[in-house]
Amino acid sequence: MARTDDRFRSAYNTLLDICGNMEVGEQLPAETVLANRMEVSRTIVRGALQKLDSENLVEWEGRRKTLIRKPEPSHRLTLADNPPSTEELEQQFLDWILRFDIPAGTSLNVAQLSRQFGVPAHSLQEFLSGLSRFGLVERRPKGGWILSGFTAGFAIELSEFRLVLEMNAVRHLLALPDDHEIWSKLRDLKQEHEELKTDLASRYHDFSMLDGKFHATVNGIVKNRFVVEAQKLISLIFHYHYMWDKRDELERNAAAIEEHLDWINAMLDRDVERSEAAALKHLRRSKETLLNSLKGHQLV
Amino acid sequence: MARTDDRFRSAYNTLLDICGNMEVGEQLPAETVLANRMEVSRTIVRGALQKLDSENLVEWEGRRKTLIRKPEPSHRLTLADNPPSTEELEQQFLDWILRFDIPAGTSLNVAQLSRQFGVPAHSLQEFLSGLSRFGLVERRPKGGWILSGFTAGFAIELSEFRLVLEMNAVRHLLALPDDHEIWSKLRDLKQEHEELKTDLASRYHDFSMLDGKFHATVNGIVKNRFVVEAQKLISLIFHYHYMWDKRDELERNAAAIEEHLDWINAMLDRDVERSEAAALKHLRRSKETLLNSLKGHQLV
DNA sequence: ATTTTTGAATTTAATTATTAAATACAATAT
DNA sequence: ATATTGTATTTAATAATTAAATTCAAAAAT
Repeated sequence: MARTDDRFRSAYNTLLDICGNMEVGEQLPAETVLANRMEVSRTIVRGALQKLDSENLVEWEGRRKTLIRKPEPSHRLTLADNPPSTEELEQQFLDWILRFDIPAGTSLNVAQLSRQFGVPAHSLQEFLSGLSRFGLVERRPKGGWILSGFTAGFAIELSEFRLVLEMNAVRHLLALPDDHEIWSKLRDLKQEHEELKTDLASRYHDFSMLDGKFHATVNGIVKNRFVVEAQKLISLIFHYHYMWDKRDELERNAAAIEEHLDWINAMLDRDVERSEAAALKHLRRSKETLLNSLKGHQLV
Repeated sequence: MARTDDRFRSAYNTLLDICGNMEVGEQLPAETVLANRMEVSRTIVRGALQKLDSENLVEWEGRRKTLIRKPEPSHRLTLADNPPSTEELEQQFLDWILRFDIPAGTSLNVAQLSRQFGVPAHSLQEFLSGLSRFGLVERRPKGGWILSGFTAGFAIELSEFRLVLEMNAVRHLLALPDDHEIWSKLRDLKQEHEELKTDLASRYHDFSMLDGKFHATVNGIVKNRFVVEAQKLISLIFHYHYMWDKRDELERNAAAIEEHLDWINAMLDRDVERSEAAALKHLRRSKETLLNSLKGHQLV
């Protein structure tokens, strides 16, 4: 089979449901009506009707589609569970790179990875092609792909890019009016940081999540598809890095919480200079942490 | 044929060249040596040797590969001209969108476009997948692609992203030491702008090129793969826009030259505040121009 | 007569199958 | 002992195939 008939199978099942809600002897609506309701092409509707006819559930002739008997559970077709989405693939891929310390320069085997991740090879192909825009992977002249990213250079440039975008977000944020929802959000975040700080010893693992939430809130101010897209990659990599680098986690997180609090307080005070300085300090240290982690993992 | 044998054909031709530089009766080097020299696998080398043998140019038996006679031009294999690169595809695609005023929401036909652009369908697929990262195209749930970009929203967000990146470049530029090559480059650019200004009436078409050069010079200061990648898209779109929007071209370019000159002079004076103001002014007007052009083309 | 619906054909796109090319490994010659 | 070749296996690019969408004309219903 060249292409899966998942679409047909799920449409057939919904059609069974529609029949289930009708009385025997009733007429099914027109093909176009069914197609619209099921969000599927008429080709599929006709295919499903044909099957209903041959299963003696419906008598189909021209525009007469009479329900002969009610469908039973046994009539349903089984569906193959759909392959993971691009986001899931992205996560799996980064997870794999970090979990096994895949070094830069490793050549990627599309066939093997597609088996490993449970996706069709061409999906992975497209995914890699997308990543190549960010320089994380590269196409080799002879064909195939190599993992070129996750070097120190990559981390430095990613961090600097992050710095540019986030400083811009800070400037935008401080220009917002007093009645904007951001201020209450920031106050909530301040509270959460302080709570985590008091029992950090037992809950220090929770910082990764809070860190993500804080940066997302600040960056969320900038409504720009390019910025949003870039931040997706940035947060993905920084988040995964947090997940995998367990050295000095308590100390690192304690320091980061202080930096966040300084930054939040400065913003709540509407102090531009102090906010920028605090942001700069945190982002620069964050970069150093990422770099050190890469060194520790021999990914340099 | 599943896969083209372009690689084999070009390798065979290079092998003919190698034979041409040898004397009749001489021995060809080992397969591995040839493979390395031709940057190709041994499989191809062996295939080519087999063909040379069956053409009675070389007598091949085991590790004896004796040149029997010199190859002639007629022995060469014809090469299919290789498909356009990703960059060329990118240009063609944008060209097509702007030339025919393709409106946002148009569904893109991969099969037809791949014929039109002379690339394999899966190359185009990958290309679109890459563009989808920038939100210029989107994948439809039913399959296929739609052109979602080139709306006013896209132009606004692209311009604002450009502003963030370019202002950052300006700040970096002004921090460079006096002996950096950027200063002489800027002086050259100033000269070029002034020359173009004096006979603008006859040469105003040349501004598009100079504009590209100027922005590339400023942005070139930031050595960051993410910034570089983003700027590729930005300059592509702004450049194409210049090419296609011919309304008030002379006036627009005259104004832009003045803005550039103010900006260049401020930078040459190492005046941070004046440089940022000049940059901001130019970039904001540039955004308005792009927006107006889109309105004129009914792409909103 | 006009609109709606269907039948059939065409076009498009997702996936498999096939082939070219690369790689790995054992066998042989130097 | 080393270099080179012969053969088998693996991988990736492309063609072929099939599911599904779309189009258009004919038929039925209003």
